[in-house]
Amino acid sequence: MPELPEVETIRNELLLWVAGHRITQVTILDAKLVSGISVEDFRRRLIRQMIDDIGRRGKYLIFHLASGQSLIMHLRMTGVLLLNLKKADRYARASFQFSNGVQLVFSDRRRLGVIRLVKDASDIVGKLGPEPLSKNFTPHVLAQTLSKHRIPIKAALIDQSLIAGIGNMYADEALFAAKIHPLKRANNLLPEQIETLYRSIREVLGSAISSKGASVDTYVRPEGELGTAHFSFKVAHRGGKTCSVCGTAIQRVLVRNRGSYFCPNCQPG
DNA sequence: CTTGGGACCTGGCTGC
DNA sequence: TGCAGCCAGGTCCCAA
Repeated sequence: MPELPEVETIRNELLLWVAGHRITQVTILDAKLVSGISVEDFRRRLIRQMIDDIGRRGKYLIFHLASGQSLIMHLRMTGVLLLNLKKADRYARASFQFSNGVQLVFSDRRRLGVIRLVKDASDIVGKLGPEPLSKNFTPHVLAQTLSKHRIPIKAALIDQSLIAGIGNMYADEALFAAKIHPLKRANNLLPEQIETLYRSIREVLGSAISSKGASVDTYVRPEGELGTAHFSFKVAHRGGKTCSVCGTAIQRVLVRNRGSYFCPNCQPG
């Protein structure tokens, strides 16, 4: 599933292909992809627009257009952005052609992804919490945030309004690295646990970006290559396996209806 | 207000 | 082997 490291990787790699080029063709194969606007309006507003830059906020990918508008994509569970496909993609929902000949396909097996074209990106991303890798995100900010919520710490980590970009798998990885049980109440963490969790979040996300994301499920990079972050996972997607630190069987528990994997020995509850 | 649970969506897996 | 039904988890929406 694309979380912050995967979206950041996509951003970095797409930039080289589309920044500074114009959109010349837009094909929407699934009208549901562009919610709140007709396919015709969407196409008309987008064609001939120049891509100035690509940004990322949380799990949102933001194409900054020279007109000042923003084309915002969210890949949700199974969305992928693919460059210059040689053959038709069974799950293609939209296709963009650029003035330099590049073609970009939005492919999405489960059709949960969305694209929005807005004048002000903050309409969409304004309610997100801080970027966990930014300077704004400090141990103090994390402590302040967690102190206000009695929800399970796992639920707090994946709440995008509290911290942006962390999803199910990196939340599990950060909690394992910090040796914190996923069901521990957010406001009950000790100061040293918050400090450790802060470092764990930054380390887990940073190293996953270095590995170009985790190719579990459908995630591939725009040119079709895989990421390798999942090879270092300690608990995420490791149900039925044993903890690499202590040998205890990895356990699964439901937190907010999300499967959460943890080591009951390293992360005592 | 906070918190928790279901809907959306579909391919892949499980178990009968 | 066939197939019904469950599961995955991103965000939004609604109810307690």
